[in-house]
Formats: sequence, C-alpha cells, structure tokens
Amino acid sequence: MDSDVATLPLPPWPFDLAATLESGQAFHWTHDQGWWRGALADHAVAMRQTDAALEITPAHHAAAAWSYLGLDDEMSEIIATFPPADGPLAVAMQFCPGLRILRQPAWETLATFITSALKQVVHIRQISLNLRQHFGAPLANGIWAYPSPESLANAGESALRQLGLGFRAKSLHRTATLIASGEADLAQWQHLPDADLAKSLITLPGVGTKIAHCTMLFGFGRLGAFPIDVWVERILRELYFKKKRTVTAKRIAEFGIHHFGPCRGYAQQFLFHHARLTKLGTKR
DNA sequence: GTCCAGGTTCGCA
DNA sequence: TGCGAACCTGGA
Repeated sequence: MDSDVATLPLPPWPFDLAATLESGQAFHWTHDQGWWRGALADHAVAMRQTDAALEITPAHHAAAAWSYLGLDDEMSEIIATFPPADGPLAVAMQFCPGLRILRQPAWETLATFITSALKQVVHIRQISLNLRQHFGAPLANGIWAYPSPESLANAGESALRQLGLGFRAKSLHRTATLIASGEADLAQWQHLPDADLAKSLITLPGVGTKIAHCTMLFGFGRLGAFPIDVWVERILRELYFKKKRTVTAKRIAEFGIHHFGPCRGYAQQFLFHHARLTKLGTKR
C-alpha cells in the first residue's frame, strides 16, 4: 500500500526522525513496522528515515513533511549563534545532534500544550489521541486530525473531562470557544512580534509563560522562544548555577534568555532532550 | 495507600 | 512583586 513514496535526500547536517518526533514537541506519532504514522495538519502520512534519505507517503505531502520536520532550518547557522565554549550545551548537542524543532499547526500546538500542564508525556499522548478520536476528523489508515476549536467548543467542558483532562478541560474548552468565536485569532497573531505574541497567548485560559513559549516555538516557528519547565529549570540551575542554591526561578529565566542568543529555542530543546533521556537533574 | 507529573491561577502578605 | 495552595487523574 506504500507504493506512492517520495524519497528525499537528507541535508548534510545530522537528522534524527525518531528523536525529533519523540522529543516532547508532538504527541500523536506512532511507530509501526518501521514507519512513523500520524497527521500533518489534516493529512494522514507515514514517514521513515533510511541512511541518507527521508521517505514520505503519500508522495505529494513530501514538501509539507519537510517543512513540518524543520528540515529547511540551516542548522550550521543556528549553531553559530550559540554561546561559544558552553560545555553543557555542547554535551547536549553531541548527545543528539539530529534533533529539529517541529513546525506544527498553531492551534494544534496550543491546545496540546494546554492539556500538558502537570502531566507526564505518556498521559499527554493519551489525551491527544483521545481528543483526536472523539472530536477530530477521521483521515486515512486509522489516523485522526486534531479537533478544530469549533469541535472542542461544541463538545463542552464535561465531555472533555470524561477524556481524562481533569482541570485542564475548563481551560481547553474556554480557549477553544474564544478562538471559535473569532475573539482570539491565531492567524492574525502570526504577524505579531515575539513579545506581543507571547502577551496575546497568555490572555488565553490555561496559558501561562511556559505554554505560551512552547506554542511559539513549536507552533509559530519562533526560535527565540524559550520555554522553561521543571526539566529546563532544573538543568539550568544545576549546570550553570551550581554554587548558588538560592537563585530564584526568575533569575534563571533571565539568564537563559540572555545567555543562549536568538535561537535559544533550539538550545532549550537540546538541553531538554538530553536531560530527559539521561534523567539529568532528577536525583538530588 | 502515597506521591508526583513539560503549569496556571487565585488569594494574601 | 512574591509565595503558597488548589486543581484532576493515572501510573509507579
């Protein structure tokens, strides 16, 4: 059935499809018989990586997949903006140099991260798949689109709670309603500079600094966004403030933003991924 | 049974 | 401004 396959040669910079899809940016991809299956917006696709190429089916979604996977990011230029002689960051990059920042649909990213508050990755994934299957449009091959704001607004808060969203149901429903009504307009917000985009996102229920920055980074392509969650705060504290126990979270946030430069979102992702997979910072 | 997880929000000093 | 507590739920 996978005869309609596009084969695209990969750029020279390392790329790791599996790590990129599993690095806590998106939560709906499933690995099945060598292929990663899921949805690019409203299209079911399957992708796999061979030695030097990326294979995508159906073939006519190849360009969309390329962009989704951040494969047009000039990694050498991005790395060049990082602070020189930063040991911890170099270690994190070496751990998984093939990571990319995904370019996902804004609404899907926003909604997914609203449901992520105080959840483990496995739960976020469960909720994402549940929402798709109950309120999203069925695509091909058992893949479902992420539900539209209208669909979640119509579903109602209690229906969302029944899917295990807990207190996040209220936030997700209220935000979906604001967007469905046009009161909040993500398409319009695309044009805002980073600072204003962050302010706008934070006005939405269930969206604070962290989720706003995740949405900007993974859903609006803003590489200057710098989400600080418990993992990133822990490792920044441990790696860059080892001698001072009493540094405040605010001070750490300011450090991160000033230290890592204009592509700090990528730095964050390297550090986060490394810390999570090596359990760095979890033991005291 | 207890504890905690990619946070946000509200109330009170 | 700054800090603490509450908030749902499922898995370890």
